[in-house]
Amino acid sequence: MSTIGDVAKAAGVSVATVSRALRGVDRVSPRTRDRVLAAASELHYVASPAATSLVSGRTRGIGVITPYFNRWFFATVISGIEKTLRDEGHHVLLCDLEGPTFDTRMPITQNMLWKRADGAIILNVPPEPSERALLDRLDMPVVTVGNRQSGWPSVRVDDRAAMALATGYALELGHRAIGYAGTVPASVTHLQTPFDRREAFGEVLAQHGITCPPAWTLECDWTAQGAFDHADRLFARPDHPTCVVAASDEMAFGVIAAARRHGLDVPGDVSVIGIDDHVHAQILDVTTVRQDVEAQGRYAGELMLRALKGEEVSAAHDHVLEVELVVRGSTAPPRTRTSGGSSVTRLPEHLTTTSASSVATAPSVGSAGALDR
Amino acid sequence: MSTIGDVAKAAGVSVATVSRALRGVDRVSPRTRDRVLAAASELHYVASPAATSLVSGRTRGIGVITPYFNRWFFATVISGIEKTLRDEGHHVLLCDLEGPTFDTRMPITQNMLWKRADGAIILNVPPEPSERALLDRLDMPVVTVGNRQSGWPSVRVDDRAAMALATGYALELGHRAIGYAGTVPASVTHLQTPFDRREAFGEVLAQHGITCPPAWTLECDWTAQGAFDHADRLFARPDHPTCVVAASDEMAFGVIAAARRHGLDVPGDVSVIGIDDHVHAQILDVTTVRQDVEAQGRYAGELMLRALKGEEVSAAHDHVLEVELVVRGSTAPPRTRTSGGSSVTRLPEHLTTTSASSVATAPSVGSAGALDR
DNA sequence: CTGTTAGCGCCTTCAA
DNA sequence: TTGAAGGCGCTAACAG
Repeated sequence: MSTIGDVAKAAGVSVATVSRALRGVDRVSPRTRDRVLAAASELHYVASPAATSLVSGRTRGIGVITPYFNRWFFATVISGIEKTLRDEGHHVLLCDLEGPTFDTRMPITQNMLWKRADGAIILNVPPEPSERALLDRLDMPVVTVGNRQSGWPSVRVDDRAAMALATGYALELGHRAIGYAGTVPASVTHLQTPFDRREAFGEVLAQHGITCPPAWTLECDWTAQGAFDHADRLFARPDHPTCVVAASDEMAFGVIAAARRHGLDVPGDVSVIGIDDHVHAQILDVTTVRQDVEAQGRYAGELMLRALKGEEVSAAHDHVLEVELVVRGSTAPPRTRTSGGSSVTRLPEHLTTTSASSVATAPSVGSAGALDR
Repeated sequence: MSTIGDVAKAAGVSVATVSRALRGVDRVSPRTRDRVLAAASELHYVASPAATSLVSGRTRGIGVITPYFNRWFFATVISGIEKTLRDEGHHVLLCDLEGPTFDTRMPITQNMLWKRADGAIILNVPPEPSERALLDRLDMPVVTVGNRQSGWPSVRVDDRAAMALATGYALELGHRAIGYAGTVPASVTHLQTPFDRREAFGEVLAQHGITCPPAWTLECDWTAQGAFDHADRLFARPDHPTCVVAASDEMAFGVIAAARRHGLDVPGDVSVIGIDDHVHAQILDVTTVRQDVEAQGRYAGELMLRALKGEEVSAAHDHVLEVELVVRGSTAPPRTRTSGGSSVTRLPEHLTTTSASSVATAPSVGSAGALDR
């Protein structure tokens, strides 16, 4: 492949002129510029990024640091980032932090960013102190998506508000026996969203004098399969909630599948609500709290581009996208009366002591709706 | 950030010695080596990839060219690639070809590969002639995933065999009125899989003297939502198949959802079978043909690594992974008799003229099982 | 074993 | 408007 020298020779000018003509900066006479352009395209010339980067100090690459990219949310954010950056001639360097298990992650390392990226976009993972120090030392623009990190601009939804919306809707429907899917093992300290959502869930319930017992709280890996496995055990119990709030749609899918596998009707016997508006949530008819995931990626890309152009993108910048409740067929009010009257689920103890007596006395039926699969 | 010169100064040696010590090549006295290592880590030194690349000609980056990043199959392949490359210190350069619509794609451009990548892995998209010429001109190792391209080694499953397995199973169950989801608009010429699968489907049917009428052939964008929309129209017809073979699990999800939305029981009234073993196929209880998607990515990554090491990875190399039928709850034999006898679907004309009379006389019921949602 | 030096391909002064 | 030359950070001969 040809170098700038080849083009210079072919066009009969110096390399400096080629450089100037090709980048369109400085003044170059139209005639020589055309000659250069012709020679360059003739030779399929493209400037070596390595050489350009060596002298300019910029790489036109943006490191995108993600805990997983094999999952819908992250792949969608990254897709939004990539399209935005591509339009400006930048590209994405994938930095997948995924470790051997859900509980572990790889550290952000210097050699995946140093002189290789002009900036970094961090998805949903609060950096550890050493990583924080590294990023500061690297002195490149950083944008976070999904979490607010002090010192950096961010793009996100309000996880607590989203969960409050979901939980609020469950209460509004009249549910008082509410389970939760989406806590994570204590070892997972690198993800903020699971904590925020769980906390908001607990708070909203508490405001109504309700608590969700541990047996109804499903700890899982935030996959549909993981949620299914845990929900499977939940629905095998003699008592189960009339509604399960899942911290993500994918987990909601798993919970719904488990309920049906146990002969429960959704939403007749159990309502399920998720968060995200996953690409499959509509056809699976899952009530959810919608967030525009790709837009978060696009917006993060734009912020990065602006920072790269030298524009001041303040750390105070905190773009919080709206979320919206989308009611679909996976939720309904709890049954106020059992159809047969025989198989009334025993009310869990914690519910009998709350103030929400008006509805808490209407537990679900454990075995109706067995036809629905 | 520090350069090799800073380290040399700090260790009291020349830059050449630093370079040698750090890379562990050539002979360096243990004592000076330790001094260099200490100085380097003290200064957080990491060699500039640009400078290294400029002189060595290698970037340690591999371009991964994909028609979509945002879909399960591709994200999973890429995940496998990335993990494999990362272990050897290489990284992935994302080249997402996705254009504004399903029908269009961006071309593979020279400036996303030239001097930026040491090799390219192409996912499921046969390059156009000009792209082919570019890749040849770039003279870098290329591995294809999902399709066989002459001149390059490949990793894939046999799409035709996979579809034959799915279709064969439908026939084995006794279905003769079989629909298909997964043809693509004529403008989509850059994806091979849709064609291979459709062709194999038609051939297997033909071997049994059956054809699938156009009205039962759903052309869509290979998303669950797209399949849902088309299947929605299919199930609104007075006649509909007793089984739908979908060219991907995601489309199968959409078909199943549409069937249920029309009050049809799956598999009672309609069987649905997919291909892929998508991460949600198990909980959604979808019969499918399993392929190990991440393994294809891993294997492609290994091939690339071997080629990069100078090993001869012949273009004749064609690694075809096994596929496997996974029978789940979305399929069953067709009903041989209507329960009520009232709402018999009119037999589509093409079926009355085939030789498959023994089963073709047992069409599905259009309105039973309305309880299943 | 270690230091010196010449590029890798490009951009950027500084002169002309 | 154009050319010559220095240098970005590093590696690879070649000396010593």
